[in-house]
Amino acid sequence: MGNKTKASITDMLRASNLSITDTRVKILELFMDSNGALEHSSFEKLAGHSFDRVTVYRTLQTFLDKGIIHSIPTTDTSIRYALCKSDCSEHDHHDHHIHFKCEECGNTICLDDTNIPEIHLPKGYAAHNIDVVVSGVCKQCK
Amino acid sequence: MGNKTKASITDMLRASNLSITDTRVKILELFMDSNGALEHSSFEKLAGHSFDRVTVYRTLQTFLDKGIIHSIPTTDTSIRYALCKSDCSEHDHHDHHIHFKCEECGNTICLDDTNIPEIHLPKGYAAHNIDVVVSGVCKQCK
DNA sequence: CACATTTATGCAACATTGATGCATAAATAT
DNA sequence: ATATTTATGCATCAATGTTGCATAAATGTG
Repeated sequence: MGNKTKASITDMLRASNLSITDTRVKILELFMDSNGALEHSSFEKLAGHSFDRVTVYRTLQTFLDKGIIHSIPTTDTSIRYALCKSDCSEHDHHDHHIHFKCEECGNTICLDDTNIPEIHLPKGYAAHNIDVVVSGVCKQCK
Repeated sequence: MGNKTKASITDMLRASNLSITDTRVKILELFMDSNGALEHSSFEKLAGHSFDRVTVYRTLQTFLDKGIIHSIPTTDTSIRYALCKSDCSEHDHHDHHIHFKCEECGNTICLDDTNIPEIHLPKGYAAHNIDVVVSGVCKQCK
């Protein structure tokens, strides 16, 4: 998981001015243990019923606000979330990578080293953010 | 909207082997009258309560299956739908355009003439579909 | 055109997902 | 160790999506 280890979880939280609570630590651990994006329902499955549904919603929202995680668009109901790279902060995201959703295993991962290509918009349109989601078959399922 | 006029709605349905019903005609009209993507709740607002919520769900699913509409991923809960171009069919989609979501007016539109650029995936990944959603400010809101 | 058959619709009921207010519990600051 | 701030859990509610089944509408056939 790059330079983010469990040992540094408390540092991450402190860096974002968030108090260290069991829920937050556990949710960050789940992110780090999974090698893909998680949707809301994953947390209840993975962590059992160790914390309340509402707490999960609020924790994810807090992490989003602080730039610790980012959301990934889907065509189904659920929103997926993944950890941001270490150089993201509250008002400064650099998640210029694409997302890959495997049609076999259902997993969604961040392809951190695949850059988003330049997109030539028609005259009059200003782009602030570009989301790219590629679906297909991943390395493992091939 | 292109070459799809209201007069051809029944032709579209017949071409997809769908029976002509009030609901289907009305929903297709709503798609043609709007110059953007519609989400589920739009239909109840636009059409009043002329048909049941369940019917809308099932109709949209049918249109998706038949390749009449396509879905557009979002990071909020709602899924948006837009008409496919005329050269799409049940097993053969050609929607290689990008989507633009305006942060001002909230509207999502298909930029039919903006091609999706080549994306260079890491070794071992096979792409079947690429979704690009650009958010920013549209021509009208600028 | 009338009738049989197929298909779509509407209703009821339910499941899932997400949001809010408030009292309590836990974490931080002093 | 205690006061203050913040997060959590519970109850409740709202919105969204699903399923089964009876009825209604559309199509196919004589």
